[in-house]
Amino acid sequence: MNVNVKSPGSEPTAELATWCCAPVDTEALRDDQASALADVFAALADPVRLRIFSLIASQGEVCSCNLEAPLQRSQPTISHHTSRLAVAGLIVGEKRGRWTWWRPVAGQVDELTRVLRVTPSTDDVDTLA
Amino acid sequence: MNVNVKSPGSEPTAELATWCCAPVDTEALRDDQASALADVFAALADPVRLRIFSLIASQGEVCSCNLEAPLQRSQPTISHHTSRLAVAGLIVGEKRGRWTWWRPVAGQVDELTRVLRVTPSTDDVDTLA
DNA sequence: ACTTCACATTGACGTTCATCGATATAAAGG
DNA sequence: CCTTTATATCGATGAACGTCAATGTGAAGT
Repeated sequence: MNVNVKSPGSEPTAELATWCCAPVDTEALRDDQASALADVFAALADPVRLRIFSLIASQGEVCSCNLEAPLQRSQPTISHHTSRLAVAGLIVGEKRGRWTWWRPVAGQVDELTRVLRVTPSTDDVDTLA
Repeated sequence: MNVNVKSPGSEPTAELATWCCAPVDTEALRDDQASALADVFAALADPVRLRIFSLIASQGEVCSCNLEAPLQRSQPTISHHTSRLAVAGLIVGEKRGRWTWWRPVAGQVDELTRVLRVTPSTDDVDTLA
């Protein structure tokens, strides 16, 4: 039994996919939906967190110890950022021995892209600059 | 000639789509790419802005004057938020008479969803909780 | 048990941000 | 012109955030 160890950092605040909202171009967001979505976008609204997420997503699984060097941030700062990504439900951590391994949560990102969909309007010519 | 009036608010800072980066699960982001992307996500990381964007996207075109009531924010606050969305390249404004009409920029959102792509890993069972 | 190592938590500091009142700008209508 | 209307800008304020040094915690190794 490899796992089911409690995630380090904090637990995700909500399962966005299970209740949240039509695509933005279909129906206007309610306030509570917008707040929940904004929390997830806020987790991606930092260059360091974006790079952490991208490192985790591109490698499938990354140890916290391998994040300090490429990002040039202190250990507490890295820990803070991984925690925020975990709370947003974008990554999950698993503690194995002394190390914490992080993996992306594909479903949460899918939900974001689904909600973000915007159908191009028919007259998008001459809109440039 | 309906238009080509200069956008109100400020101009978008960059054409993300023309230069930015592979999907996050393909290749790790460089620092400059992460910063540019984080700026766009930051524009969506606020409930009021998300609702504004969703109203604009769902109706195709919205006047600033029709945003204050549903969002229950002051006129300067609405102006501030539409400006931030415009700088992020998510909406464009067109001034017609005394009114400013806002429309979504589909390409910018497409770019976000493209970059955000995360291929589900093969072993995502038992990951829940 | 003691030490070491990986990571989380705390506390502090400077910066950015959301918000609004007041004011400026600019277009219509008289 | 003068007033009205829609929106942008300015200035201020309180809250949230990114960062790191210091410290806490808990698992290995000896």
